[in-house]
Amino acid sequence: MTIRVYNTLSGEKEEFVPVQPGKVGIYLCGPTVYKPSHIGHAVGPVIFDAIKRYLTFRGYQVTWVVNITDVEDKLIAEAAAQNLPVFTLAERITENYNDAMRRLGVTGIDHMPKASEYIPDIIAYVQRLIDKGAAYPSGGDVYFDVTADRDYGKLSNRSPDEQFGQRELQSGQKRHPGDFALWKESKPDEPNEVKFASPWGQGRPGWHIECSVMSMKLLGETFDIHGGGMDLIFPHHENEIAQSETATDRPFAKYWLHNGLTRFNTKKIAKSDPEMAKFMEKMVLTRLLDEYGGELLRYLILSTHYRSPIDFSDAEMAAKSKALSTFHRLFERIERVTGRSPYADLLTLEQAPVAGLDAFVAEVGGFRERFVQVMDDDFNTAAAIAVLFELAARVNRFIDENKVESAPQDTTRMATLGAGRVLVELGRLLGLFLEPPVRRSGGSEKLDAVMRVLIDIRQHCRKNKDFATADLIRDKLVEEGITLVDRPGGTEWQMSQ
RNA sequence: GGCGGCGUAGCCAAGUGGACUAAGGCGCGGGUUUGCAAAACCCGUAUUCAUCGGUUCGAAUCCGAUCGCCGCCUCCA
Repeated sequence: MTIRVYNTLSGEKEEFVPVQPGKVGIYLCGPTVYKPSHIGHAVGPVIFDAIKRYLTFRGYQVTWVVNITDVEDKLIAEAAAQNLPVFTLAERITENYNDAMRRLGVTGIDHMPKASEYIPDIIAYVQRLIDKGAAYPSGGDVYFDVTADRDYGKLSNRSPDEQFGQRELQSGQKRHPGDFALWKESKPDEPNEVKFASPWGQGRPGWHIECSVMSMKLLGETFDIHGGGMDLIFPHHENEIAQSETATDRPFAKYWLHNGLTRFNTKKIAKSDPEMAKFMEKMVLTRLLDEYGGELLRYLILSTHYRSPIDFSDAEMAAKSKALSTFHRLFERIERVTGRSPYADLLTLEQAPVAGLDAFVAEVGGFRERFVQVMDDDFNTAAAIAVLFELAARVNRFIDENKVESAPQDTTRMATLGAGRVLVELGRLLGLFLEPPVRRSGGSEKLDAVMRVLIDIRQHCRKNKDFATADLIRDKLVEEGITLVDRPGGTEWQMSQ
């Protein structure tokens, strides 16, 4: 079985063959840290975190890099507006981003290089392009000459002459309208901290160059997967390819994976869009994490194929929340009937003492195979999640059919736990089910005690067939946001959502 | 204008030439269970994949045209 991925470069699904057998290098374009991250910034990291988890499961040794662009026009402008040193603002926003990543369960990032820490490498790289005749200093800037790259435009299907031929030369500094800055001369009003000495005078890197330099440094001149949002295909990724392949005379990234953009009211979420600006506050990632939690946002992102856009709305989140809780309820149920948590227990279904249940064990194995099959096909997390739902329903049915709740036998109990464990393990390949959801119980001992009293009284009523009073207690508690659930073993309560 | 993507049930969303008489979720209807609920389970919910035409033994899947939506071509995950 081989893994297939859709490659933007070829426009087709291709068999995934890493540059070095057994190893995979992934570079994902991270944020420019000038404003708090919004929901769209979560998409790439979540998807690639799942991809890394999955590739690791498939036996690859994966190195994943996400860059932080911390020297850039907008950041400088924003720092000035806030009257802050550039790197103070950059650090704050980076911390905001990292905090969001943690809460989303994005734990697989191996390196987060910052542009500001690679200035000498960037300068050397620019010099290398000048030496090759593919770049030229002009004023205090240095530009890449797009005509030096024969196949410029191969990623986004545009040729310099067709695309830029008509356009006015905006800057008299450029020879060709499509040329782009590798190095930008410092402007007088910019703070000293972003003025770097170079052979071309004081300046700072252009936008695309840092990704070429840092990816090469950390992953090699040719690496496996380069990712980012679809809006980066042109010009950013196109220019990365141009400068990298011109510098090294070798292929840059082998596979280009681009995720769909997150939308709100069918429009792309973008910080610079004035129309979207009024919703921006709502789209701030940390705020959404407070409201919905990391697992649910992650679930939202993975419940769609990564190349499709996601329309964000509260109504959709409510539906997703209901769906996701199916799993949580099953895990609780498993813990209730087996006394062991599928989150923590390491018992595998194969190891479980489940004599006589071979058919069930085989069926669960079938779900696992289907999961792998759909993930192998361009990381189809949406289809993989569908398999998880089917498995969950199967486990619930197993519990029902075998009366595991009321008349448990050792074998059926162990099979329930083992199957639940399979579900947890598959979910974790997507980064779901990492830990139990926070139980919404009151937490205070006093409340626990009062609830026990109420439940006892209600139990008494029920025994005496005084259902009117029993229901009254239950209804009144609902008004207070507390739900009672009667089970064979007794009544449980929890704070409702 | 150029490049790219999309249009599948009330909604979200897989599937991109034959096992599709189209996954999965939300919602809705019916049933089992329950004192009643909740949860769980079972059944039903698109003869049809924007529209029209073509290729093929066979198309949601390929080709062409039309309509609609979105993204990129300036910064953007």
